Parts: sequence; structure tokens; C-alpha cells
Amino acid sequence: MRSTAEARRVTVLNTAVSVFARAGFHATPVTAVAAAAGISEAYVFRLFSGKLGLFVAAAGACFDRIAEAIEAGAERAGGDSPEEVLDAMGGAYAELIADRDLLLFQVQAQAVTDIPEVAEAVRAGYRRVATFVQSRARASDAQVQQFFAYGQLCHLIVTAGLEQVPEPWARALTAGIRHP
Amino acid sequence: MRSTAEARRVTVLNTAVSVFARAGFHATPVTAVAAAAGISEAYVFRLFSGKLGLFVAAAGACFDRIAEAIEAGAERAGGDSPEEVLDAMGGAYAELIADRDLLLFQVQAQAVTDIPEVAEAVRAGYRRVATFVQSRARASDAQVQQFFAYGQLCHLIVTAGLEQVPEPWARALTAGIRHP
DNA sequence: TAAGTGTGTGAGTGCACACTTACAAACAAA
DNA sequence: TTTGTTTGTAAGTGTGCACTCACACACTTA
Repeated sequence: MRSTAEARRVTVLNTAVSVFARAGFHATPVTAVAAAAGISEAYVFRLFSGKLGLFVAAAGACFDRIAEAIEAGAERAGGDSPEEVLDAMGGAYAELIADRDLLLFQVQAQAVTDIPEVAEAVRAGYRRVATFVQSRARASDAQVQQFFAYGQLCHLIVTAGLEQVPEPWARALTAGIRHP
Repeated sequence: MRSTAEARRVTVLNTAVSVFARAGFHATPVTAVAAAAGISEAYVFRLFSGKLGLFVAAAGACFDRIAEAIEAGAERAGGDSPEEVLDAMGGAYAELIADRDLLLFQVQAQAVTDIPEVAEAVRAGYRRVATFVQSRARASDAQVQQFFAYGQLCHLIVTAGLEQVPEPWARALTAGIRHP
């Protein structure tokens, strides 16, 4: 079955986000992404400039999807107050990351920020999301900061599997977090 | 009977925390840890049960140091209110991670929680720290949650290098965070 | 139909790295 | 001195993986 290279890139990128999310950049062979996408490893290398190019492009796709979800969520806000808009954005984000792939990919990307290209991709992603949150919700710096702080807390909860821990300390950390 | 091997393990573990912090579990060869510790790779494998055993033990050492710092910080609190004690703990933590190694190691550990032994080590670390914070500060669940949410925000700030970004969105995220 | 262009792969190549083994030197009882 | 234990290493071994290259097939256009 044939398709255009551009269409292939899109499907490979979405596959790559899911596959890299599980074990991260260094532990994921390109063959794993290729197999999941249903094409040969060699063609992945033709479509992207090396494994790093693939990962950086996947990071772009990941943050694109997050930004779109938050932007769509803002449209569904019940009112115009910063609190209402932030709440709608938070809800949209919680819904988006229900399948964990986008969240885990972010964690994996943050872990390889010693590679400058990855660090820049992460900054670009947060730049897009944070500027939108700040301007659209007309929220204060403190509110924006809190929004992202609790977003990062979600990363810990999911990676450490704290939802499954019944002990009081874990219940405190997960209290009120909208569920995956 | 105290052997030299036990002393070696301690120095190797502290070295391992620093070395793994830079590039993470999968991207760090055991030879790098051995070289930094000044011993042969073969001896590292004799002291620890494989690379994974080394990493898990290093995670234990990492969280030990964090817990000790926070416990010591609590002793220096200006008063007995939850806010004052939490503030002292936060200050002690901020001071501890000034050199970034302990913070980055936590990020790396969170990224390889698909390995069950690592996930358990991370949970054990947060169990120790969170239960202490909750009981020692007599803080509410919401206060404990906020304490860790802003701690996780520090991870993002440092990994993405947001202190170096002069744009408004980055200033909002880093505002008031103690010198990372 | 022939040539050109874009899509796709099988079969390598070379190297990095986790882990092992065989061996050696220091030290301690016997 | 001999025997045993502990600390330490040099030199492998096997494997997995990033990346390449020669080649083939599909589709278009002259």
C-alpha cells in the first residue's frame, strides 16, 4: 500500500509518541517505532534525519496535540473569569492524557534535555502552551505557575503509580486530581 | 566486620547519582560510573547486582540524602506553624539541589519507572519524604500536595533551563522559586 | 515504451556496551 | 610457609542497535 511521504510522516510521528512514551529515547530502538508504524526501519531513517530527528519531531507533535486540546477546552469554559477558563483547560488536559502516552512522552523528553535539540523542543512546547494559558485565561503569573505546578504533579502521580497506593501520603498527593 | 567493600559501595553510589543524573539510566554506561569512581567496570559489577541493581541502590542513596536534608531543615524552622515548617523544609530542599545532581537523578528515575524495581524505589523515596513532611509539619493534605507540586515544577524549570529564558511565560513559571 | 521520480525494503556494517572469566596481589590466620 | 579470603583488574564474549546501500516496485509523463 502506497502513500505520500508527508502522510507517512504524520502517522509515524503519532506512533513514535506512543512508543517512545513507554521506554524513552535511549531504550527505544528505531525498529520498534518502525514495526509499530508498519514500515521498515530503513524507511524511517529516510523520512527523518536520524533517531534524534524523529524524537524531536515527535515532541513537536506531542505538544501540538496538547496545545490544541487546551485551546479547545478554553472554548468550552463556563464563563470568562480566569478561574473558570483555567478549570476548563485543566479538564481538557486531564481528558487528553487519559491514555498516558502524551504525559509519559513529556516525562521522557524532560529526561533527555541534556541533548540541546530536545531541550529546545521542550521549551518551544511549553512556550506555546504557557503563553496561550496566560493570555487566554487572563490569569496572573501566580495562577499560571500553579496551573503548571499541578500539571507536573500529575507526571509524578502517573509515573510512580500513586493512584494505586492506598497509603495516606499518596492519597494526599493525588487528592482532587482529575483522573486518568 | 567492616570491609573496604562496604566503603567502596558508598562512594560508588554517590558517584553513580551524579553520573546517572546527567544522561539517565540507559544512556549511561557502567564504565562511566566506574571511571568516575576510580575503579574498574568489573569491580562495579562485583559490588552491585548488575546495572539495574546499581541504579536502584543509587536511587536509595538519592532519596536518603533528600530526606535527611528536609529533616534537618525542619529542625531549623522559625516556628511551629505548618507554614513555617514547610517553608523551612522547602528552603532546605532548595539549598540541597543547588548542584542539580539530586534533582536530575529524580527526573531520570521517574523516566524509567517502566522498570518495576525503579518504580518501587521511587515510591519508597516519596513515601519516606511525604510521610515525614505530613507528620512533622502537621500540614493538611492540600498543603502537602502543594509542597510537592511546586517541587515537581522545579524539575521542569531546571530540565528545560527556564531560568535562562527571559520571556514573560517563563518568568511566570519561575517566579519566587528559590534559586534553582 | 522508455526514462524519470518518489516510495519502500533486505541485507548488511561497525561499534558500543552489559556482563563474565581467569587471574593476581594483599592480607590473615594455621 | 601454606592455605584461604578479600580486593581488584585485563581481556575477552555476545548481542543489540544506529545507520547505510544496493536494489525493486509503483506511478507519471514525453
